[in-house]
Amino acid sequence: MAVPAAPAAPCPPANPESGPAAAAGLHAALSDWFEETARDLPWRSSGCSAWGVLVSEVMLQQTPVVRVLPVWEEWLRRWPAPADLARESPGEAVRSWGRLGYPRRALRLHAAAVAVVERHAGAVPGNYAELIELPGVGSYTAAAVAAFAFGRRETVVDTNIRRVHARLVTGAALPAPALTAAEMRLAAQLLPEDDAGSVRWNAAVMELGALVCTARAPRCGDCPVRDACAWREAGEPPPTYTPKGQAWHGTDRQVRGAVLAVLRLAESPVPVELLERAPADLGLEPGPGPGPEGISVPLAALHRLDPGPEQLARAVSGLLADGLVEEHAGGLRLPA
DNA sequence: CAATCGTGGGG
DNA sequence: TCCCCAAGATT
Repeated sequence: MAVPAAPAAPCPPANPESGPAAAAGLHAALSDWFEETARDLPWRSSGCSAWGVLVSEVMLQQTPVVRVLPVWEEWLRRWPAPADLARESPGEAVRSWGRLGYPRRALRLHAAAVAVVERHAGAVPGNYAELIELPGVGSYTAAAVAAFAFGRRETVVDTNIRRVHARLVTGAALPAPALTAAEMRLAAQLLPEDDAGSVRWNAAVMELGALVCTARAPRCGDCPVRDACAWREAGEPPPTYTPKGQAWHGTDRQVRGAVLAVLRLAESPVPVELLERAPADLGLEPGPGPGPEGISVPLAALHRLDPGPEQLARAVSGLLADGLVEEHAGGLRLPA
């Protein structure tokens, strides 16, 4: 299907399959599908706090649901409210972030908790304008929290929604590499008028993208709106571009990750010498040595990477600059 | 605006 | 095995 023309637009061809009526059909179809198919995720439960929703949204940035679940449970058990996390050191947030990846998110979530305490008396704000002022909260997360935690009518656009719209409405296999203004307009046009309906629609389209209209092998046979799908109607044309993959092996990122893995487990500052090729005579391998115990495994992993001194220095200085690591007592540790 | 920033599971 | 990519944000 296509979309109702914007009033001022230079007169796109009128499409009988488009318009509010068609949109209403999609709303109903996806709403039904969502009700019977949606996953039972803890941050969707009615009892979940806005804080719980915020934490989930940040953790879910570029990280799959299954990996987030256990960490989210642990965070909410330990820190049921923003003030609880705000009392902790930033390093504790980074440590308990575990291996979710992109650990700066942990730092920002901690900073967001502090900001919520300072600026909002400890209560997560409910409107987009205030949410987006929080560290680590961008346009997607602000809209998602306002919608899912506060029932507001927001134009939520994440990678799932972008892909569903690209196929269902635009007829393309994949959305453009970067979010465009046209996509935002489209998403706004498709949004149901009422608050409750809009929230359900946002969640349903997202869920459809996650479970059915997936990037790799879409399960079109299970799709509740396949008969309205422009991509299917067009014969499922292939993507017009190939996404460029991110390099990993041998990169600074890999070294940063390995260094941070060591520091997460360390109970005392780790001398930089230990991060460099550790001679066995430093006493780390077999027994307890002069250094902190319990970090031998991630340390071995780091050594296996064998970053050059310059790369290690680059990685460490990056971590220092980001505030993920600090110097203390002649070594490195997570920020206290 | 393009580059940067982790991690692990599935195709 | 290798490659793709998952509820993005920031500079």
